[in-house]
Amino acid sequence: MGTRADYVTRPRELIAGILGRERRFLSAAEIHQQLEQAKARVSLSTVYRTLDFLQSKGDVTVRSDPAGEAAYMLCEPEHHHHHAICRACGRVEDVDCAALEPFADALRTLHGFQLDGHAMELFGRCSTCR
Amino acid sequence: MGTRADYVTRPRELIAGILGRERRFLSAAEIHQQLEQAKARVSLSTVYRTLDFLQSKGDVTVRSDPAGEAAYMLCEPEHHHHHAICRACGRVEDVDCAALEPFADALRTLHGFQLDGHAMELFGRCSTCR
DNA sequence: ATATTTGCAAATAATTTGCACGTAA
DNA sequence: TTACGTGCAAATTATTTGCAAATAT
Repeated sequence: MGTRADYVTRPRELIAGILGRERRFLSAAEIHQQLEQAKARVSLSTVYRTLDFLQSKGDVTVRSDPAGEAAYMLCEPEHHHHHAICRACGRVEDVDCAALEPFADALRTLHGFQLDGHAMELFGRCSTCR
Repeated sequence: MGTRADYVTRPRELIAGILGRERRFLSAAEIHQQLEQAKARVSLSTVYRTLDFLQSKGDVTVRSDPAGEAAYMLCEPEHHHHHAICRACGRVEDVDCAALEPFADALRTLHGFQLDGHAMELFGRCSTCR
């Protein structure tokens, strides 16, 4: 009934391509630079708009890096999981979090806190950078 | 040897006071508004500078809220811990994370990922808002 | 007395928006 | 054809900075 959008355009393909190839968190500016290096003329605003678009589709996660910049990464949220981020290469791996149940129980018992959601980021070295 | 600063000033007392009373994440703007309501004339830049100062002393944690704004909270990092944030009142409670060891083992076994750090935020309802 | 902090106004840096033109459907 | 996407330049928003005046020590 409402509006159905979702055109497949050059900028969208290019940006999704970069994110898919890198598999790590990239800022809008970094993506824009990669586009320039590839001789693709895509404006920075389009990069932002495309990232918003991908995010609203659920294809992209955002987080703000230490410097306060937003960083984006491809990631389909089939089921709840977390990111293991390699300190050496930046690669991100998805990890599930079933092992956290006991933790939730302890929280309720010790603090009276009823857990209903969590966010976790894991840092370390991936198998290739070890 | 180097510079020894740390003057106790009105703005610093007021800002630490607000953070201590609220015990939840506040943006620089919110703190500034509270100061105005209390008829205290403290500039927004001083709020920012004071928050940086408290942060460098380790008395304050920062995180960026969903809208991308920075939010600050009192929190002495005696030992590693995490924040349980109440969805109803916003109060933050510190929680330790010893229960995560088994998780780290699983990570290494299943993914070959050598965990050396993590960040976690817990959401739910605190004992008073339950 | 003097080093540090503050206020103000101006400067930045990231992100967003309006609008005319281009393009996928 | 026409609804949707894009580029550009201008606007916003959060945060930072320079400098002279105020303040804690």
